Amino acid sequence: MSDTPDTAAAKDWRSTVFLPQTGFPMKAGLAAKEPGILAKWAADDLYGTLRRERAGRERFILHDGPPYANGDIHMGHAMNKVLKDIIVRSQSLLGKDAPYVPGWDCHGLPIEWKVEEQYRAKKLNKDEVDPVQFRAECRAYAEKWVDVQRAQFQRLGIMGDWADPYLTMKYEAEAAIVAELLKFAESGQLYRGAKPVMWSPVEKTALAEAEVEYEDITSTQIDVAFEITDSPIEALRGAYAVIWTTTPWTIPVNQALAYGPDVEYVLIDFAVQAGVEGNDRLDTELDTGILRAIWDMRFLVASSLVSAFEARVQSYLKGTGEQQGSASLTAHANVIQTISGDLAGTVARHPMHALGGFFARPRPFLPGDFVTTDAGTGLVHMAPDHGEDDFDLCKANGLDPVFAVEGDGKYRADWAWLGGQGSVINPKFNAPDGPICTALREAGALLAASADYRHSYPHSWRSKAKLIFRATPQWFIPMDRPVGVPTPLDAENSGASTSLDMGDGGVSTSLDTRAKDHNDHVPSEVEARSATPGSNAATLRETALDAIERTRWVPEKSRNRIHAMVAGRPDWVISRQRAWGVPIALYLHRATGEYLNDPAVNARIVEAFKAGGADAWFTADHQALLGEAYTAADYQPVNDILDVWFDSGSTHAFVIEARYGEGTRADLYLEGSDQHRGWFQSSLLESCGTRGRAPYDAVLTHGFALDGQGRKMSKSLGNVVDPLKIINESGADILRMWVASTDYFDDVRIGKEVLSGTSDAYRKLRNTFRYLLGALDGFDEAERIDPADMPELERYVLHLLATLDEKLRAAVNDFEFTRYVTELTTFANNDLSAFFFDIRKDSLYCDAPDAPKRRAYRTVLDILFHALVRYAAPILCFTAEEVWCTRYPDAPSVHLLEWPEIGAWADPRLAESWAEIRALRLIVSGEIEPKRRAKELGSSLEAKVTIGLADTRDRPLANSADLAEVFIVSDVGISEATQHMVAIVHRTDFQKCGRCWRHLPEVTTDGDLCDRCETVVGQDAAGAVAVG
RNA sequence: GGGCCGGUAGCUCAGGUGGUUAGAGCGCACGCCUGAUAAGCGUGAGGUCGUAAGUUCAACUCUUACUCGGCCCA
Repeated sequence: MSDTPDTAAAKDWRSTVFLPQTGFPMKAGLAAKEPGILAKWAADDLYGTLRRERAGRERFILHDGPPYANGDIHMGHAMNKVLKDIIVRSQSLLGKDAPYVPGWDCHGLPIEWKVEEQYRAKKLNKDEVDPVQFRAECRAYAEKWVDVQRAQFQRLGIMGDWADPYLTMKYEAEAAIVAELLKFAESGQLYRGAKPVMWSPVEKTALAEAEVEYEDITSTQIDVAFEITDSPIEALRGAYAVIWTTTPWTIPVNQALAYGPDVEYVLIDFAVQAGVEGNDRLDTELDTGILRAIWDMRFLVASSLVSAFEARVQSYLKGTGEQQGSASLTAHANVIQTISGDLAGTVARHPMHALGGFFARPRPFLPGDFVTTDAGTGLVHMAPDHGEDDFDLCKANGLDPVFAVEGDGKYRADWAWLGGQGSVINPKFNAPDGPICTALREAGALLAASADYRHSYPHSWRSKAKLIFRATPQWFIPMDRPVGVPTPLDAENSGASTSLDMGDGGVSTSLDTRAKDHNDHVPSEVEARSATPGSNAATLRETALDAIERTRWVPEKSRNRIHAMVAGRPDWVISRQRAWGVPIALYLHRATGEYLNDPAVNARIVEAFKAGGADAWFTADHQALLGEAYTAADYQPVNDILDVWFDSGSTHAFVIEARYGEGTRADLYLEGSDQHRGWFQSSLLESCGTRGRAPYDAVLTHGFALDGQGRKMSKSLGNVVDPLKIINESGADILRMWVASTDYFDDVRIGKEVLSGTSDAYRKLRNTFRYLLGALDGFDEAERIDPADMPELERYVLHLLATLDEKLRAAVNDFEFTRYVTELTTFANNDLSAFFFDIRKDSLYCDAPDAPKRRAYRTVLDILFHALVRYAAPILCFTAEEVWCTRYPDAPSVHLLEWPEIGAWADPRLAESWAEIRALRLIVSGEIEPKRRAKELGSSLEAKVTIGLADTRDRPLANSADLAEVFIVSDVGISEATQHMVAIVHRTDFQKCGRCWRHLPEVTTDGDLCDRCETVVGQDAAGAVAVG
């Protein structure tokens, strides 16, 4: 042949070597490739197919917590959804029926606010718009963002029922939510009370805790004197109690003074000195200024706060003096006496008592545990309308809120002082020269005032406007009221109140089906009590705490967290004075103020909601809903709407129970750690209040995504990592791998360096698949060999695979994908790439296709391929599909497959002996290195190794394998009687086979063929290169 | 300010009940190979285990304080 080289050394045997062949590219190009894979899944209805194929299997329900339908997704969303998807896919891989129904939270203030913004832009007043019209616009707004986020989530590879997600604003959802509310009403777990809540005068609504953020502001701080009119302690009579506040606007609503039972108080007076200007000036001041307020007066303050108080007075006096051209007025506090004894029974009067009425009432001294001497005067003015401590203390002493400040932040028109004025959050209104301070000064009660107090203050997260505490009528779910959740036992007695017939797939309070799906459930002591109305019935708090104990928390520490929160939380405020939400559909009797509790009426309300959504309440024919038994004119429909946390807290009812049957609980809820106070809790309380137990069996919490330095992402820091950008640059699989490889039970970091590390790890794994695909090129079933007939090395690798398989199963059960990915990549890198593949390269390339060793190797490669592609699928959902389709272009999706079947391959004795061989291999490669540096060797195949055994017991080890093959050297000799096991490396004297490059004794001339290659090439008559 | 959680090599993570020179993968440096080739293999250098005290014969592991960061609350 013309192309046959003349000399042996130049002969090219390359074409007779069986090199890996595959079209699977090394470079992934995920960003471009993934959308195509998504399109194929959609076209094949992968999710629907999977549901049909898994129907009837053990079910695993991961119930999706609804993100808010507003704005593009951020890293927190991405991380959360990816984690969910990995879990759903891994459970599905285990063969379970693992449906995933994504959902959205659609009601609530942020959306309402956005729509209002559009109105404001058009100079429209929202209050003049028809509520139904307004709600329709909110609905459209939410729909738009549901569509946007749906596309973004899908792009992440999240598999689920995207065609039929749940939305809290769907009619069926709104009906179910109101039905849940009415269950609380019917079981007496609802009350209307007044309570100071966070109120936004700008948005004119109460806000949930989650809607509040804290910012530093500067407020006016004032010291105000309250004249003591009576006291069991004689010295106090005629003295002035001093209170300090940073909210001057609450003074017009003052009703009492609080003192600390353990605080020591003193009476002081001031020695006033005038400077150069002399006494005539002082006399002038006496009429109108601060001097009149302190001249010859005695003041009551906490002893430890005297000097701080004095400093404020001094400073104020100086400022006032300067204004009036008298710069050197000074006042020094003198302690007259320490007050011993309880201040109880002491009564003061309001500085504005001359206004009469409310202001003329006595202001009692009340003992408050919350009074500290950290700041102020040790005496706290109490406005039950505007503070939680104030409210509680006053309520306990028979002082009720007076509702003087209205929703817009103005005092009500009939208020004797400042009526119709405000707004109370306006700094000018509170300023030292504002109307409040001016009036107090004129009344001789203002001892100090300065607009310089920096502190953290609550603001609305939407409008960024300041909030106030304001007592308003609100609806509550009580935490500590003993209530019986209706059960089959007492259904006969109160049957009417327990049946809310929702029709097919609807929700019912009838609980007798619960045991069907969870017949392993043994009621706890608290559950039993919660099911038994009466004096020993459990409260919602008790039921919830009990449910927490019976739930699996992952990680375990999150049990503490939610337990502490539920144990300490106040009653649940469920009302909002807004428009976009599910109305609290109750009728208040105009005469009694009681809400109507008639199951028949409630059933009609639910029906109306099912037909027309929550809008039905705003357009309702109330007489028709009330029926013949009642007269509409006697009842006032409640116009408040429900807290959105109640909406999302009810999803278990309208998603899980509606789709999988009553009594079904979720196997898993999975959200960020902030949801201990959010969804985990609202769902728990809702379910415990209506069903007496948690809606979930297990809850997994993950941390937050922080930047590369571990700091919170924020626009101002400019360290926000955008998941959509990562997808478009690196691909969703990189993002998914990042999620899986972090310790997501804690906060995680993401940044340039982290992602580059993830990409490296990805590439390494991808190349393992590429090698498998290439090495398995043309693999035929006839080639398969029984493991029993395989060489030790192959059986050892199968053992390793079996071990890996167990570890991965355990990791899936513990939801620990960090471990999962680590095990998987370490196996691929250490055991396969650097060990097994490297050793068997020779056999794969150079053995005859029918050689038993090569067949055994390829059989194991095939087994590895099928296992690894499945293991990778939950994490690298796109790449696994690409790998799978490369080998089986016409096969259905890899995601329809189940967990690989692992044979009884575990062989600890074999593993032990191979662990020793690998240890020896490590020693050998260590010894080769210096020879390389010395240029004695290049390839390890040029090495000849002599092993010195320290112990004859190692002899079987040395004989059990072809060590030259395992070490990838030319020859291994054994010598005895050394102190330690050693390896001595020299350059081999053998010549190099021109085809397999091994140095072997039978090769006489460098470049000739060894016996094995001679045979193989001869067999392969079709080979391109003829033997010379 | 309060409650809870976390701080181990450049990065991501391991390190039962305290006990010899703190591990892995990746990255990095250097080298080998050139028939997995923008790949593969080997060797190596990197850590005062957030800081400081304390308990102990002995602490990354226990206690306290502090610090940094996070979530929640005020």
